[in-house]
Amino acid sequence: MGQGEAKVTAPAFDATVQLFAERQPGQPVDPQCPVRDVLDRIGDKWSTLILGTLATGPHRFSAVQRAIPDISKRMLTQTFRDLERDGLIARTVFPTKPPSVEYRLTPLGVTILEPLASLVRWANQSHAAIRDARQAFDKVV
Amino acid sequence: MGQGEAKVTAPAFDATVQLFAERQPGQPVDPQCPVRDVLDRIGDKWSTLILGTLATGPHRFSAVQRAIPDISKRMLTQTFRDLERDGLIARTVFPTKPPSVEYRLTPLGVTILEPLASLVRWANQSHAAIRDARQAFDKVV
DNA sequence: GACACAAGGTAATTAAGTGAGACCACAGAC
DNA sequence: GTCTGTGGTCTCACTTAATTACCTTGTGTC
Repeated sequence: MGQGEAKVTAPAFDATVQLFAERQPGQPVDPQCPVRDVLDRIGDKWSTLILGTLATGPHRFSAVQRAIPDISKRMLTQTFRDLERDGLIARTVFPTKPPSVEYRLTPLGVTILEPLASLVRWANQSHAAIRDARQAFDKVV
Repeated sequence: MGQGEAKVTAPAFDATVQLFAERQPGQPVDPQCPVRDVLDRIGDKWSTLILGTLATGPHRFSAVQRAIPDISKRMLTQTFRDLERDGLIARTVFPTKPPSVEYRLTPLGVTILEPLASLVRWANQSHAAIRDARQAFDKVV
C-alpha cells in the first residue's frame, strides 16, 4: 500500500543512490543480484586479505600463509579455490622438486582492487567515528 | 625468512596497493585493523541492502521490510541495531497512535554510500565475467 | 469480542563459517 | 632412515549467523 516514505535526503549523492535504486524505492530487491554475489565473496574473513597480499605481486601458497599468519591451511586453500573459481586469481603449478604453486591476480582480479581500496580508505577515515559511536551507544544501552 | 616473492605486477595500481600494504609485503597483517571491522559489518547478509534502501530516504521499519521482503523481522531489528551502534543510521520514535519508528542515514552513514557504490558498480560490470569464470571452472573440476 | 497492525522481543533450531590437527606423497638434507 | 618443506586433503569440533515460530502492548476495526 503506502510507499510515499522515500525522498532523497541530499542532492549530493543522487548518483550514488541511483546505483542502489535501479529499483524504485518501494519495490522489492532482487535476491539474485550480482551485488549480493560480490559481497558474499569479499565479505568473508580472508578474501580481501588475500587479494591485498596478491596485490603486491604473485605469491606462493606458503608465502601468503606467512603474510597472513592467523589463517589456517584449510581456509587458505578454500579461499584460494573460491577466488580462482570466480576468476579473480590464477593458479600456476611449477613442476619443481617439491611442486610449488603460485597465485596471482588475474586482470579481472586487478580491477576489484580499486573499489576495495575505496572501502579501505573509508574504513581508515571512519574507524575513529565508528569507535566513538559504539562507545556512546553501549553507554546508554 | 624468505620474502623476496613480492614485486608489483603493474605500475597503474601502485596507489591502490599502497592502501593494502601499509605493511611491507612479507610482514604479517594487523588482526585488529579497521578494515576487517568494516568488512564484517557490510559483509553480512542484510546491511548493504538496508543501507541501499535508506539511501533513497528515511524509511519506517515496515517500509524497509516491504522493500526487502525476504528479511525476517528479527534480522531486520538486529541489523538496524548494529548499524545504529556503529553510527551509520539513526532511529527516531514518533509517539503516534501505534508508535512508529523511522530510520535514516546519519552523515557518517551517507559517506559510506560512495565506496559502496563503487563496489556495486564493479559488481554490475563484472558479474558476467564472474559467471563465465565459474562455469569454466566448474566444467573442468 | 475477535481481529489485525505497529515495532519489536525471546527462544529454539538449523545452517554456515572457521579452526585444529592428522594424514599424504615426494624430494633432499643430515 | 628419520626429519623437514611443499601444497595440499580429510575429519571433527566449535563458534557465529540466520531462520522459524510464537509472545507483547496498545489502538482501531468489524
